[in-house]
Amino acid sequence: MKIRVKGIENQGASGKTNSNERSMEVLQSIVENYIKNSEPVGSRTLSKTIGFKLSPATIRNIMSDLAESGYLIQTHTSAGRVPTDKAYRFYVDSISKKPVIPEQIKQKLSPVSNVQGTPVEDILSKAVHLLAELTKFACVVSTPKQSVSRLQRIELIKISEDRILVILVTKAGVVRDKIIFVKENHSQEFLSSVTSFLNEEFKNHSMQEIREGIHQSIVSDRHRYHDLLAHAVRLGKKAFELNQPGEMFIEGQMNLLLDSHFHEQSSVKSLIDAFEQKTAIMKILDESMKNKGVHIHIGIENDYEHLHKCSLITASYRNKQNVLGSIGVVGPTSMDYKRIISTVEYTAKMLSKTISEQSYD
Amino acid sequence: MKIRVKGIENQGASGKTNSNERSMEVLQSIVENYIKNSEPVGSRTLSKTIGFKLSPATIRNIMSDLAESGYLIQTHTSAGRVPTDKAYRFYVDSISKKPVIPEQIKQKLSPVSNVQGTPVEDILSKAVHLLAELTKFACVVSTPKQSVSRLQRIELIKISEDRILVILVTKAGVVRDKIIFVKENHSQEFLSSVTSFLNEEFKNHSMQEIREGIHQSIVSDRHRYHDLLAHAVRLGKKAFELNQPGEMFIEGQMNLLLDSHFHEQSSVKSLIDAFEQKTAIMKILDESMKNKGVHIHIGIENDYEHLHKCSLITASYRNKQNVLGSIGVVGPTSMDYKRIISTVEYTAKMLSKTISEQSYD
DNA sequence: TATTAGCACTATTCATTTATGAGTGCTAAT
DNA sequence: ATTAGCACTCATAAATGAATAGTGCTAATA
Repeated sequence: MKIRVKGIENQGASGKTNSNERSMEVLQSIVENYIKNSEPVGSRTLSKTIGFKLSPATIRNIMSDLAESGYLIQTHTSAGRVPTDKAYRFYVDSISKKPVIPEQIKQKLSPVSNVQGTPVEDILSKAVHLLAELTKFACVVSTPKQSVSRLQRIELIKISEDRILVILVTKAGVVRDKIIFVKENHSQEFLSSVTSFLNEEFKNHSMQEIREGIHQSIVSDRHRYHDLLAHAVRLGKKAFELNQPGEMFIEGQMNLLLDSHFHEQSSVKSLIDAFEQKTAIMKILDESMKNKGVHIHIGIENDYEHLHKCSLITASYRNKQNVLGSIGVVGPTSMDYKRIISTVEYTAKMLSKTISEQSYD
Repeated sequence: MKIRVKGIENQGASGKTNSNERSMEVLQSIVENYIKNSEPVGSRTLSKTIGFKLSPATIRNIMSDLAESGYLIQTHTSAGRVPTDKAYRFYVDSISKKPVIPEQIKQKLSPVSNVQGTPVEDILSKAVHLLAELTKFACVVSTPKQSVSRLQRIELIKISEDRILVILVTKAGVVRDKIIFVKENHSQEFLSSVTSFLNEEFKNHSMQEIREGIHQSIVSDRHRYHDLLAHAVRLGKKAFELNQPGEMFIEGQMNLLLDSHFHEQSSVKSLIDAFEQKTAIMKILDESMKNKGVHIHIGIENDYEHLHKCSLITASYRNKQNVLGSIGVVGPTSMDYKRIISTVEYTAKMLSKTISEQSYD
């Protein structure tokens, strides 16, 4: 059996690294071709579309090597070859980091920035909607993380004898409301004092800090407070209790079902589950907040099995102070990475810009 | 050509109305059979499943008549028959108005009522989610109409020099927030006075009334007000300006795409459009608020063409004072009407109960 | 030594044919 | 008025065969 030099993986066996470089280019061509036509690509077709001149036979040899190295698979003996997730990973890593944003996309996304005085949720919703329209895939965006966002203002409103409406406004411009139940029948005047106290005490602190701070107060200093403060702290504790598990807007799920890739495979069920449960996708969005830039999860790289047939492209958005959340696209592994990556990147950028302008500082 | 007595439509031609009644029962059987198996039903099959004894030949005659009257159609010459929308309408009108709610459904929906202090939006979202899970179709719910809901409280919060956060709490328990932009740099104390004024003036009035009232004030009495009130009215006008076009939560769209009926027809695109645009469905939900009980729109009965292949089952929900919105199911015309109708009815009932308990009175 | 041309081989896909079967409509018998 | 019987229709499924796109290997070539 003849041992052929594998391109890409172990280069340098031959004098010229030429062979290696050529393999890479062939692989890129295959991936791009498959992305474009969604059909197994054969040696003959490739020899025409490829930039430099190579005969089908030579390409066959290269493809054979690439297949052996796990970059390509054949659906059956006499079919063309299809890129594996490994090939997509290679492809994604090899493409330029300076994407060009088509003017058309810029134009489409401009509504995101025209939103004077709109609630952040609406901005997110608008952005994810446009992203879905542009990419024709399913898109998700996580709402600003409550724990890191900083308090702009808290308001306590008496609703009935035993119910108080709590309104939290964060620096990011998110308004959260919830109702808390109390035993005592506080007057609205009393609530106003408590409100003032809480605002003075905790403005500009993160929710996380506030929760901890209040807990501390209760544990250690309870006896020191006079009646007002004791109540204030107790109400505050209730008010700041974490209840929102972190939301997520989904848009364009239907796009996926129309996509030929998912239509044929019976992986539709899986995907629906993935979107129903939300937790897996949420986790990926959260993860994406930790580092700057665009994050790419290709098929099998995803921990969650139901997402093994998908790729996720995510990017975080932020205001001036903090990273707030992430926005992303869920599509087939054979998506047009160049286009999707740049679109997600640009959308996240626009989102950050818009929200920063809206932030209350 | 022999003229046969048409059942249902023109009875009485024969001495016995027996024939008529039998036609009805046959039609019912056909509809139920088709709902159950989603397959054209033939005379042979029917003669087995039907309660009383009739030979296939007789049934064929009856079916032939029903087809002529527009209750049944054949996909092709040698196929069984399929109910038309007219048949579904007949079927729906003939079924009992006192549906039995299966214990299982009651149990599934019980979480809707376990929601102490949850925002109304979350309750709606929970309800529509459960409804989708139960029915396995797409479900929608409209958020409480702003115009009819009554003011519980308004709050103005200074956010920055030129931005004021307006929070509207309605009797139904809906909290709406929006940011308004102002030229003058009002102090928070000033805003508090305005807040008090607006609350005293407009508490318990519907948004519609308030908007009209404020407009009146501005047009006719502007000169009478001293500075405070002039400002108050101007701010109030901005605060109460209608901006929310009426929202709608959608859940379980994917269910429709999995449904065999939609999968085969290429009407998927239509449906997606219908959900994207929202307006058509919203209109039906709005319509449904005008009358009590369950509303049923079968296929062609819908004005909107994209919904011609669907049936919608809707019911309004309310609190003690007002009808607030509607909840409904969008499914194939061949849905199990008995089950879906009772499920929607029960869900709306639970929703009303829960929201009434939450309302601030 | 790397590349290419040529050829045998393989599997899919598509169109055509050929049963099979469910279902109808009509007529005549009950 | 109902039913049995029969000829007929059409969709669906299985079977066949030709066409096609593709591979792998070997031998020729630059």
